[in-house]
Amino acid sequence: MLEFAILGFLADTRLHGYELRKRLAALTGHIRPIADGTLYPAIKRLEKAGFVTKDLEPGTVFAPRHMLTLTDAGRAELLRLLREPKEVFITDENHWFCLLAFLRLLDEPAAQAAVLKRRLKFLTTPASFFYDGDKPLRAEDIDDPFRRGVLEIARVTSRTELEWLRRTIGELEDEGEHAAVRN
Amino acid sequence: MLEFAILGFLADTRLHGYELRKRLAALTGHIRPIADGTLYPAIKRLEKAGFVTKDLEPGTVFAPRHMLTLTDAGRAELLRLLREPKEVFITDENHWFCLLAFLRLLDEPAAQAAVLKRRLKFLTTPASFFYDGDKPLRAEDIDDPFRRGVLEIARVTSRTELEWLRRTIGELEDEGEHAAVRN
DNA sequence: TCTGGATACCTCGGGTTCGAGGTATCGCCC
DNA sequence: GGGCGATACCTCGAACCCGAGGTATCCAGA
Repeated sequence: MLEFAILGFLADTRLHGYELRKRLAALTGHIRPIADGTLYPAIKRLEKAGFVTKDLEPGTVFAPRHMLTLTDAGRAELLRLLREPKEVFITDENHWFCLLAFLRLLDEPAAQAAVLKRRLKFLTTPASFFYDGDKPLRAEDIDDPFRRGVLEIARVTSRTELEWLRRTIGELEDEGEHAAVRN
Repeated sequence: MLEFAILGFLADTRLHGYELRKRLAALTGHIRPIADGTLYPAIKRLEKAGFVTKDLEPGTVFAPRHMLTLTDAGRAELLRLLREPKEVFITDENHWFCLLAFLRLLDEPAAQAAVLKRRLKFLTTPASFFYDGDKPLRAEDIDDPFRRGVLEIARVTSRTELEWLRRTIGELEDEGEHAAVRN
Protein backbone atom coordinates (compact mmCIF):
# COMPACT_ATOMS: atom_id res chain seq x y z
CA MET A 1 0.00 0.00 0.00
CA LEU A 2 2.92 2.32 0.73
CA GLU A 3 4.54 1.16 -2.48
CA PHE A 4 1.28 1.70 -4.31
CA ALA A 5 1.11 5.29 -3.09
CA ILE A 6 4.70 5.92 -4.15
CA LEU A 7 3.96 4.65 -7.64
CA GLY A 8 0.83 6.82 -7.67
CA PHE A 9 2.71 9.99 -6.85
CA LEU A 10 5.40 9.24 -9.40
CA ALA A 11 2.81 8.81 -12.15
CA ASP A 12 2.53 12.57 -12.58
CA THR A 13 6.03 13.74 -11.88
CA ARG A 14 9.45 12.63 -10.75
CA LEU A 15 10.15 13.18 -7.09
CA HIS A 16 12.81 12.56 -4.48
CA GLY A 17 12.33 10.63 -1.25
CA TYR A 18 12.05 13.60 1.04
CA GLU A 19 9.29 15.18 -1.00
CA LEU A 20 7.50 11.85 -1.21
CA ARG A 21 7.51 11.66 2.56
CA LYS A 22 5.70 14.97 2.81
CA ARG A 23 3.14 14.10 0.17
CA LEU A 24 2.44 10.74 1.77
CA ALA A 25 1.80 12.47 5.08
CA ALA A 26 -0.66 14.85 3.45
CA LEU A 27 -2.40 12.08 1.52
CA THR A 28 -3.12 9.83 4.45
CA GLY A 29 -3.93 12.68 6.79
CA HIS A 30 -1.11 11.70 9.06
CA ILE A 31 0.31 14.13 11.53
CA ARG A 32 3.39 12.07 12.02
CA PRO A 33 4.84 11.32 8.61
CA ILE A 34 5.88 7.88 7.55
CA ALA A 35 9.19 6.83 9.10
CA ASP A 36 12.40 7.06 7.12
CA GLY A 37 13.09 3.47 8.00
CA THR A 38 9.88 2.59 6.17
CA LEU A 39 10.10 4.88 3.18
CA TYR A 40 13.65 4.36 1.98
CA PRO A 41 13.57 0.55 2.09
CA ALA A 42 10.29 0.72 0.15
CA ILE A 43 11.97 2.84 -2.50
CA LYS A 44 14.79 0.31 -2.69
CA ARG A 45 12.31 -2.51 -3.18
CA LEU A 46 10.64 -0.65 -6.02
CA GLU A 47 14.02 0.06 -7.56
CA LYS A 48 15.07 -3.57 -7.33
CA ALA A 49 11.77 -4.64 -8.88
CA GLY A 50 12.44 -2.30 -11.80
CA PHE A 51 9.45 -0.06 -11.17
CA VAL A 52 11.44 3.12 -10.58
CA THR A 53 14.84 4.41 -11.57
CA LYS A 54 16.96 6.67 -9.44
CA ASP A 55 19.32 9.35 -10.67
CA LEU A 56 21.29 11.75 -8.60
CA GLU A 57 20.75 15.47 -8.97
CA PRO A 58 23.70 17.03 -7.23
CA GLY A 59 23.51 20.18 -5.15
CA THR A 60 20.05 21.35 -6.12
CA VAL A 61 19.35 22.71 -2.67
CA PHE A 62 21.60 21.46 0.11
CA ALA A 63 22.03 17.76 -0.06
CA PRO A 64 22.01 15.90 -3.36
CA ARG A 65 18.63 14.57 -4.32
CA HIS A 66 17.95 11.10 -5.61
CA MET A 67 15.22 11.77 -8.13
CA LEU A 68 12.86 8.88 -8.77
CA THR A 69 11.25 8.22 -12.14
CA LEU A 70 8.51 5.73 -12.88
CA THR A 71 9.48 3.16 -15.49
CA ASP A 72 7.08 1.62 -18.01
CA ALA A 73 7.00 -1.52 -15.87
CA GLY A 74 6.21 0.68 -12.87
CA ARG A 75 3.32 2.33 -14.65
CA ALA A 76 1.99 -1.06 -15.71
CA GLU A 77 2.23 -2.27 -12.11
CA LEU A 78 0.40 0.82 -10.88
CA LEU A 79 -2.46 0.27 -13.32
CA ARG A 80 -2.60 -3.40 -12.36
CA LEU A 81 -2.85 -2.50 -8.68
CA LEU A 82 -5.59 0.03 -9.43
CA ARG A 83 -7.55 -2.55 -11.38
CA GLU A 84 -7.06 -5.49 -9.02
CA PRO A 85 -5.95 -4.38 -5.58
CA LYS A 86 -4.31 -7.03 -3.43
CA GLU A 87 -7.18 -7.20 -1.00
CA VAL A 88 -10.50 -7.69 -2.73
CA PHE A 89 -12.33 -6.18 0.19
CA ILE A 90 -10.65 -3.01 1.32
CA THR A 91 -11.46 -2.67 4.98
CA ASP A 92 -8.86 -0.09 5.92
CA GLU A 93 -10.07 3.43 5.23
CA ASN A 94 -6.53 4.64 4.57
CA HIS A 95 -6.05 1.98 1.92
CA TRP A 96 -9.33 2.78 0.28
CA PHE A 97 -8.84 6.54 0.24
CA CYS A 98 -5.37 6.00 -1.14
CA LEU A 99 -6.77 3.89 -3.96
CA LEU A 100 -9.44 6.50 -4.67
CA ALA A 101 -6.88 9.27 -4.72
CA PHE A 102 -5.15 7.67 -7.69
CA LEU A 103 -8.11 6.07 -9.44
CA ARG A 104 -8.17 8.86 -12.01
CA LEU A 105 -4.97 7.38 -13.44
CA LEU A 106 -6.91 4.33 -14.59
CA ASP A 107 -8.52 6.53 -17.25
CA GLU A 108 -11.26 4.06 -18.25
CA PRO A 109 -14.74 4.78 -16.91
CA ALA A 110 -15.76 1.12 -17.02
CA ALA A 111 -12.70 -0.04 -15.06
CA GLN A 112 -13.10 2.80 -12.58
CA ALA A 113 -16.76 1.92 -12.09
CA ALA A 114 -15.77 -1.71 -11.51
CA VAL A 115 -13.50 -0.68 -8.64
CA LEU A 116 -16.25 1.42 -7.08
CA LYS A 117 -18.71 -1.45 -7.48
CA ARG A 118 -16.44 -3.79 -5.53
CA ARG A 119 -16.30 -1.24 -2.75
CA LEU A 120 -20.09 -0.85 -2.90
CA LYS A 121 -20.45 -4.60 -2.54
CA PHE A 122 -18.17 -4.59 0.46
CA LEU A 123 -20.06 -1.77 2.17
CA THR A 124 -23.42 -3.43 1.62
CA THR A 125 -22.30 -6.86 2.81
CA PRO A 126 -23.90 -7.38 6.20
CA ALA A 127 -20.96 -8.72 8.17
CA SER A 128 -19.55 -5.89 10.19
CA PHE A 129 -20.40 -4.12 13.42
CA PHE A 130 -23.67 -2.95 11.89
CA TYR A 131 -25.24 -6.31 12.59
CA ASP A 132 -25.73 -8.52 15.59
CA GLY A 133 -25.88 -11.87 13.92
CA ASP A 134 -28.51 -11.43 11.21
CA LYS A 135 -30.57 -8.54 12.51
CA PRO A 136 -29.29 -5.02 12.10
CA LEU A 137 -28.09 -3.34 15.28
CA ARG A 138 -30.13 -0.39 16.46
CA ALA A 139 -28.27 2.45 18.12
CA GLU A 140 -30.98 2.76 20.76
CA ASP A 141 -30.38 -0.83 21.84
CA ILE A 142 -26.76 -0.21 22.71
CA ASP A 143 -26.23 0.77 26.33
CA ASP A 144 -22.62 1.79 26.06
CA PRO A 145 -22.58 5.43 24.84
CA PHE A 146 -19.12 4.98 23.29
CA ARG A 147 -20.08 1.91 21.29
CA ARG A 148 -23.23 3.75 20.26
CA GLY A 149 -20.97 6.58 19.09
CA VAL A 150 -18.94 4.19 16.98
CA LEU A 151 -22.12 2.91 15.36
CA GLU A 152 -23.54 6.36 14.73
CA ILE A 153 -20.35 7.70 13.19
CA ALA A 154 -19.82 4.59 11.11
CA ARG A 155 -23.42 4.73 9.88
CA VAL A 156 -23.17 8.33 8.70
CA THR A 157 -19.82 7.66 7.05
CA SER A 158 -21.09 4.60 5.31
CA ARG A 159 -24.30 6.32 4.17
CA THR A 160 -22.31 9.25 2.79
CA GLU A 161 -19.94 7.00 0.93
CA LEU A 162 -22.73 4.85 -0.44
CA GLU A 163 -24.50 7.89 -1.85
CA TRP A 164 -21.29 9.09 -3.44
CA LEU A 165 -20.51 5.65 -4.84
CA ARG A 166 -23.95 5.22 -6.42
CA ARG A 167 -23.90 8.72 -7.89
CA THR A 168 -20.38 8.34 -9.25
CA ILE A 169 -20.94 4.87 -10.66
CA GLY A 170 -23.97 6.27 -12.49
CA GLU A 171 -21.93 9.11 -13.92
CA LEU A 172 -19.13 6.80 -15.01
CA GLU A 173 -21.56 4.48 -16.76
CA ASP A 174 -23.16 7.40 -18.59
CA GLU A 175 -19.69 8.45 -19.67
CA GLY A 176 -18.94 4.92 -20.85
CA GLU A 177 -22.12 4.81 -22.91
CA HIS A 178 -21.46 8.16 -24.53
CA ALA A 179 -17.98 6.98 -25.38
CA ALA A 180 -19.48 3.83 -26.89
CA VAL A 181 -21.87 5.96 -28.97
CA ARG A 182 -19.00 8.12 -30.15
CA ASN A 183 -17.05 5.04 -31.30
CA MET B 1 -3.74 -2.82 18.97
CA LEU B 2 -4.69 -6.47 18.44
CA GLU B 3 -3.45 -7.22 21.93
CA PHE B 4 -5.42 -4.27 23.23
CA ALA B 5 -8.61 -5.60 21.69
CA ILE B 6 -8.01 -9.04 23.17
CA LEU B 7 -7.59 -7.55 26.63
CA GLY B 8 -10.73 -5.52 26.05
CA PHE B 9 -12.84 -8.55 25.18
CA LEU B 10 -11.51 -10.48 28.14
CA ALA B 11 -12.44 -7.69 30.55
CA ASP B 12 -16.06 -8.85 30.59
CA THR B 13 -15.74 -12.59 30.26
CA ARG B 14 -13.28 -15.39 29.71
CA LEU B 15 -13.05 -16.59 26.13
CA HIS B 16 -11.11 -19.01 23.99
CA GLY B 17 -9.08 -18.14 20.92
CA TYR B 18 -11.58 -19.22 18.35
CA GLU B 19 -14.35 -17.12 19.85
CA LEU B 20 -11.98 -14.16 20.09
CA ARG B 21 -11.28 -14.44 16.39
CA LYS B 22 -14.98 -14.12 15.61
CA ARG B 23 -15.50 -11.17 17.93
CA LEU B 24 -12.45 -9.37 16.57
CA ALA B 25 -13.81 -9.76 13.07
CA ALA B 26 -17.14 -8.28 14.11
CA LEU B 27 -15.52 -5.42 16.01
CA THR B 28 -13.34 -4.16 13.22
CA GLY B 29 -15.95 -4.77 10.56
CA HIS B 30 -13.66 -7.15 8.79
CA ILE B 31 -15.01 -9.59 6.29
CA ARG B 32 -11.90 -11.68 6.42
CA PRO B 33 -11.17 -12.42 10.07
CA ILE B 34 -7.78 -11.96 11.59
CA ALA B 35 -5.36 -14.72 10.60
CA ASP B 36 -4.63 -17.57 12.98
CA GLY B 37 -0.96 -16.89 12.53
CA THR B 38 -1.60 -13.45 13.98
CA LEU B 39 -4.03 -14.27 16.77
CA TYR B 40 -2.38 -17.22 18.47
CA PRO B 41 1.09 -15.68 18.71
CA ALA B 42 -0.55 -12.57 20.16
CA ILE B 43 -2.25 -14.68 22.83
CA LYS B 44 1.10 -16.29 23.62
CA ARG B 45 2.71 -12.89 24.02
CA LEU B 46 0.00 -11.80 26.44
CA GLU B 47 0.38 -15.04 28.34
CA LYS B 48 4.13 -14.64 28.59
CA ALA B 49 3.69 -11.06 29.79
CA GLY B 50 1.41 -12.33 32.55
CA PHE B 51 -1.69 -10.48 31.29
CA VAL B 52 -3.80 -13.57 30.68
CA THR B 53 -3.84 -17.12 32.00
CA LYS B 54 -4.86 -20.13 29.99
CA ASP B 55 -6.60 -23.21 31.31
CA LEU B 56 -7.77 -26.13 29.29
CA GLU B 57 -11.43 -27.01 29.25
CA PRO B 58 -11.52 -30.50 27.79
CA GLY B 59 -14.19 -31.76 25.44
CA THR B 60 -16.69 -28.93 25.84
CA VAL B 61 -17.74 -29.09 22.22
CA PHE B 62 -15.38 -30.94 19.91
CA ALA B 63 -11.84 -29.92 20.45
CA PRO B 64 -10.58 -28.89 23.88
CA ARG B 65 -10.74 -25.16 24.46
CA HIS B 66 -8.01 -23.06 25.94
CA MET B 67 -9.98 -20.61 28.00
CA LEU B 68 -8.31 -17.25 28.58
CA THR B 69 -8.77 -15.24 31.73
CA LEU B 70 -7.59 -11.69 32.32
CA THR B 71 -5.22 -11.36 35.26
CA ASP B 72 -5.05 -8.31 37.54
CA ALA B 73 -1.91 -7.25 35.71
CA GLY B 74 -3.82 -7.63 32.46
CA ARG B 75 -6.65 -5.44 33.68
CA ALA B 76 -4.16 -2.83 34.83
CA GLU B 77 -2.47 -2.90 31.43
CA LEU B 78 -5.82 -2.52 29.69
CA LEU B 79 -6.69 0.54 31.74
CA ARG B 80 -3.24 1.97 31.11
CA LEU B 81 -3.67 1.54 27.36
CA LEU B 82 -7.11 3.16 27.51
CA ARG B 83 -5.71 6.11 29.39
CA GLU B 84 -2.52 6.56 27.39
CA PRO B 85 -2.66 4.80 24.05
CA LYS B 86 0.67 4.11 22.38
CA GLU B 87 0.09 6.60 19.60
CA VAL B 88 -0.89 9.98 20.92
CA PHE B 89 -2.59 10.85 17.67
CA ILE B 90 -4.72 7.98 16.51
CA THR B 91 -4.88 8.27 12.76
CA ASP B 92 -6.16 4.83 11.94
CA GLU B 93 -9.95 4.65 12.14
CA ASN B 94 -9.83 1.00 13.13
CA HIS B 95 -7.56 1.81 16.05
CA TRP B 96 -9.72 4.67 17.17
CA PHE B 97 -13.00 2.79 16.94
CA CYS B 98 -11.42 -0.07 18.81
CA LEU B 99 -10.35 2.26 21.60
CA LEU B 100 -13.83 3.79 21.72
CA ALA B 101 -15.44 0.37 21.86
CA PHE B 102 -13.72 -0.34 25.16
CA LEU B 103 -13.60 3.15 26.63
CA ARG B 104 -16.52 2.37 28.91
CA LEU B 105 -14.16 0.13 30.89
CA LEU B 106 -12.24 3.19 32.02
CA ASP B 107 -15.19 4.09 34.22
CA GLU B 108 -14.05 7.64 35.09
CA PRO B 109 -15.84 10.45 33.23
CA ALA B 110 -12.84 12.76 33.49
CA ALA B 111 -10.40 10.22 32.10
CA GLN B 112 -12.84 9.29 29.33
CA ALA B 113 -13.30 12.95 28.45
CA ALA B 114 -9.52 13.36 28.32
CA VAL B 115 -9.24 10.64 25.71
CA LEU B 116 -11.99 12.22 23.62
CA LYS B 117 -10.30 15.60 23.92
CA ARG B 118 -7.06 14.23 22.51
CA ARG B 119 -8.98 12.88 19.55
CA LEU B 120 -10.75 16.23 19.16
CA LYS B 121 -7.39 17.96 19.09
CA PHE B 122 -6.17 15.59 16.41
CA LEU B 123 -9.24 16.08 14.25
CA THR B 124 -9.02 19.87 14.49
CA THR B 125 -5.30 20.06 13.75
CA PRO B 126 -5.01 21.44 10.22
CA ALA B 127 -2.39 19.12 8.78
CA SER B 128 -4.21 16.50 6.79
CA PHE B 129 -5.70 16.31 3.31
CA PHE B 130 -8.21 18.96 4.31
CA TYR B 131 -5.62 21.61 3.76
CA ASP B 132 -3.34 22.64 0.97
CA GLY B 133 -0.54 24.21 2.92
CA ASP B 134 -2.30 26.68 5.20
CA LYS B 135 -5.52 27.40 3.36
CA PRO B 136 -8.35 24.90 3.61
CA LEU B 137 -9.01 22.88 0.48
CA ARG B 138 -12.34 23.52 -1.23
CA ALA B 139 -14.04 20.58 -2.87
CA GLU B 140 -14.96 22.74 -5.87
CA ASP B 141 -11.30 23.48 -6.54
CA ILE B 142 -10.40 19.84 -7.01
CA ASP B 143 -10.63 18.68 -10.60
CA ASP B 144 -10.28 14.97 -9.96
CA PRO B 145 -13.76 13.65 -9.07
CA PHE B 146 -12.27 10.78 -7.06
CA ARG B 147 -10.08 13.00 -4.92
CA ARG B 148 -13.07 15.28 -4.48
CA GLY B 149 -14.99 12.22 -3.30
CA VAL B 150 -12.32 11.47 -0.72
CA LEU B 151 -12.55 15.02 0.57
CA GLU B 152 -16.34 15.06 0.67
CA ILE B 153 -16.59 11.75 2.50
CA ALA B 154 -13.80 12.63 4.91
CA ARG B 155 -15.43 16.01 5.64
CA VAL B 156 -18.81 14.53 6.49
CA THR B 157 -17.21 11.85 8.63
CA SER B 158 -15.06 14.32 10.45
CA ARG B 159 -17.98 16.72 11.01
CA THR B 160 -20.13 13.92 12.37
CA GLU B 161 -17.43 12.75 14.71
CA LEU B 162 -16.66 16.28 15.88
CA GLU B 163 -20.29 16.87 16.78
CA TRP B 164 -20.41 13.59 18.67
CA LEU B 165 -17.15 14.33 20.45
CA ARG B 166 -18.23 17.79 21.60
CA ARG B 167 -21.62 16.54 22.75
CA THR B 168 -20.15 13.57 24.59
CA ILE B 169 -17.36 15.54 26.22
CA GLY B 170 -19.99 17.96 27.50
CA GLU B 171 -22.06 15.13 28.93
CA LEU B 172 -19.04 13.53 30.58
CA GLU B 173 -18.04 16.82 32.18
CA ASP B 174 -21.55 17.34 33.54
CA GLU B 175 -21.39 13.85 34.97
CA GLY B 176 -18.02 14.59 36.55
CA GLU B 177 -19.36 17.77 38.16
CA HIS B 178 -22.40 16.03 39.56
CA ALA B 179 -20.17 13.35 40.98
CA ALA B 180 -18.02 16.07 42.56
CA VAL B 181 -21.10 17.65 44.11
CA ARG B 182 -22.22 14.31 45.47
CA ASN B 183 -18.86 13.73 47.16
C1' DT C 1 30.35 31.11 17.58
C1' DC C 2 27.63 27.63 18.31
C1' DT C 3 23.31 25.53 18.58
C1' DG C 4 19.13 24.17 16.58
C1' DG C 5 16.30 23.09 12.74
C1' DA C 6 15.51 22.02 8.01
C1' DT C 7 17.00 19.37 4.06
C1' DA C 8 18.41 14.81 2.44
C1' DC C 9 19.68 10.09 2.79
C1' DC C 10 20.87 5.55 4.98
C1' DT C 11 21.23 1.10 8.21
C1' DC C 12 20.09 -2.03 11.76
C1' DG C 13 17.41 -4.64 15.12
C1' DG C 14 13.16 -5.91 17.02
C1' DG C 15 8.57 -6.60 16.73
C1' DT C 16 4.26 -7.63 14.20
C1' DT C 17 1.53 -9.49 10.55
C1' DC C 18 0.21 -12.58 6.99
C1' DG C 19 -0.09 -16.80 4.39
C1' DA C 20 0.50 -21.42 3.92
C1' DG C 21 0.78 -25.33 5.98
C1' DG C 22 -0.22 -28.88 9.65
C1' DT C 23 -3.07 -31.68 13.42
C1' DA C 24 -7.25 -33.34 15.45
C1' DT C 25 -12.36 -34.23 16.40
C1' DC C 26 -17.18 -34.27 15.30
C1' DG C 27 -21.60 -33.84 12.55
C1' DC C 28 -23.98 -33.92 8.26
C1' DC C 29 -25.17 -35.21 3.87
C1' DC C 30 -24.96 -38.00 -0.15
C1' DG D 1 -18.77 -44.83 4.60
C1' DG D 2 -16.32 -41.13 2.87
C1' DG D 3 -15.63 -36.52 2.17
C1' DC D 4 -16.71 -31.77 3.50
C1' DG D 5 -17.05 -28.19 6.66
C1' DA D 6 -16.96 -26.47 11.22
C1' DT D 7 -14.54 -26.34 15.53
C1' DA D 8 -10.05 -25.64 17.73
C1' DC D 9 -5.25 -25.06 17.99
C1' DC D 10 -0.36 -24.60 16.38
C1' DT D 11 4.25 -23.46 13.65
C1' DC D 12 7.19 -21.56 10.26
C1' DG D 13 9.13 -18.30 6.93
C1' DA D 14 8.74 -14.15 4.43
C1' DA D 15 7.52 -9.59 4.40
C1' DC D 16 6.88 -5.33 6.34
C1' DC D 17 7.02 -1.44 9.55
C1' DC D 18 8.86 1.39 13.15
C1' DG D 19 12.19 3.57 16.09
C1' DA D 20 16.60 4.73 17.07
C1' DG D 21 20.55 5.81 15.48
C1' DG D 22 23.95 7.75 12.07
C1' DT D 23 25.90 11.13 8.21
C1' DA D 24 26.16 15.53 5.93
C1' DT D 25 25.05 20.39 4.43
C1' DC D 26 23.16 24.92 5.06
C1' DC D 27 20.77 28.92 7.34
C1' DA D 28 19.00 31.62 11.12
C1' DG D 29 19.16 33.30 15.54
C1' DA D 30 21.07 33.81 20.26
